[in-house]
Amino acid sequence: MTNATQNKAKRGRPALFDPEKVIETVADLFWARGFDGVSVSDITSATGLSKSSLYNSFGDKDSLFVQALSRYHRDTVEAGAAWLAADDGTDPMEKLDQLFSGPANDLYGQQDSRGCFLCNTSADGLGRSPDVDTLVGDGFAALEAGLVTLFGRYAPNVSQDTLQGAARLALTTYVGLRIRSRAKPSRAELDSVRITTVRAVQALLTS
Amino acid sequence: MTNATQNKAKRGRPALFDPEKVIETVADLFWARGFDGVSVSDITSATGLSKSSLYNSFGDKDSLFVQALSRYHRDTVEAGAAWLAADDGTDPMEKLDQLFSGPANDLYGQQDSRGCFLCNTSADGLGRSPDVDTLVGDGFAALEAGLVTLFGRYAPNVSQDTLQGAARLALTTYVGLRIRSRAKPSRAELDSVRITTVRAVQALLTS
DNA sequence: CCGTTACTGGAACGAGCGGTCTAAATATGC
DNA sequence: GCATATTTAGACCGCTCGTTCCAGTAACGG
Repeated sequence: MTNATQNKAKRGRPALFDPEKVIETVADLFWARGFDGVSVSDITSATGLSKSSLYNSFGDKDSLFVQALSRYHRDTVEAGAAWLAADDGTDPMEKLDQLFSGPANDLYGQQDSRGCFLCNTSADGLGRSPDVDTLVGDGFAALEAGLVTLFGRYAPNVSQDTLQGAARLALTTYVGLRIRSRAKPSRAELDSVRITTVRAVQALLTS
Repeated sequence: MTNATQNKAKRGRPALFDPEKVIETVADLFWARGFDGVSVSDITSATGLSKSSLYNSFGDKDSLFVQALSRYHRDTVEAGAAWLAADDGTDPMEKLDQLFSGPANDLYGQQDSRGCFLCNTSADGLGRSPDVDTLVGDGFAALEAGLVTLFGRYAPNVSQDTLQGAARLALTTYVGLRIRSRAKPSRAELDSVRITTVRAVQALLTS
């Protein structure tokens, strides 16, 4: 925060750690277990830093969480929104299908039970810091915009209101699917929601 | 748990409290703030019981949570599922619309920020006790069944698979809406999702 | 009225929490 | 090589947590 990012010649002892790596590790922890599920001791264990170094360079636990979520926002959410909006030749509904394959892939593929950091934070991380609330709001706004662009390509002659409605439905359903996934539902159930959502969006955009 | 529920003549000093009232109060706390957001001291303050009485009659915090969620399951979830399934003359899509009005009403009407206890627990209460996981699973199953019945009345000639798919979509979207509501979205956004969901379900059932 | 039984209040416990602080270690600029 | 600036390790703080325990008290059956 203070001088960890600036590359000017420092007079004192240089830090032994890579701030980027630290935040990455911290983000993984918060992502997987949430704010309350991670103690400062967990963080020092995972990063190898001592408490004093941690507090010196990154501030308190709240600040650490904000930095972790910021990283996720930059590297994952905005990238995801850009991927949705990008006109790369993929069929829009195919792309939507891929988005909704995420939860099932995480659960039955790579065994990644972290879910979506943004959804997780929306579920149990709001109201603690204004920065977090803002990041969550911005994240969903970015994804909604990405979906609107995606849907606009699928249905160019449809009103902006309809596009936005479909985008909000898809996004809300996606959040629901991520949360429901915590109960480890059957693959059939996840697939069912994925397929039905795509069908529903198609129907909404071709009315 | 032990003797709090049986009405047989007890030999010793009778309890000064009403177990039903206690669980109701406890459920309100957990409902509003989640398992980790409520301390045992919060519970003793809200109920007036001392710690010893609490542990004596209701067991530990986990057990207390299970009892609270059981109460909710019995009094709210199953009642809601029955309401969905009941053929009381209301138009099925109107009923679906009413279901999806809940979040907006809570947020902009009665200022009830507790949300849905079942959704909340699904978001941040799973994996702690098998009983809780079971209750959550049963709750969603009951709601899904209620929606299937509701949709079956709207579209009698549609396959069971289609009904179930629509029910799962609606349920998943409902969960998502409840979670998204924690970020206090605009009424317009909530209304948008509500209207679009009803439209999407209608489209799915009349294909 | 007495013995039994159960409930009650509150002190106490150990563990873990987030956060602070001091003293030692270490690399720099001059 | 010396003064300076910064990081480091880990002891330490006060607090809150869930839980246990015990002495005191109150109401029943006989």
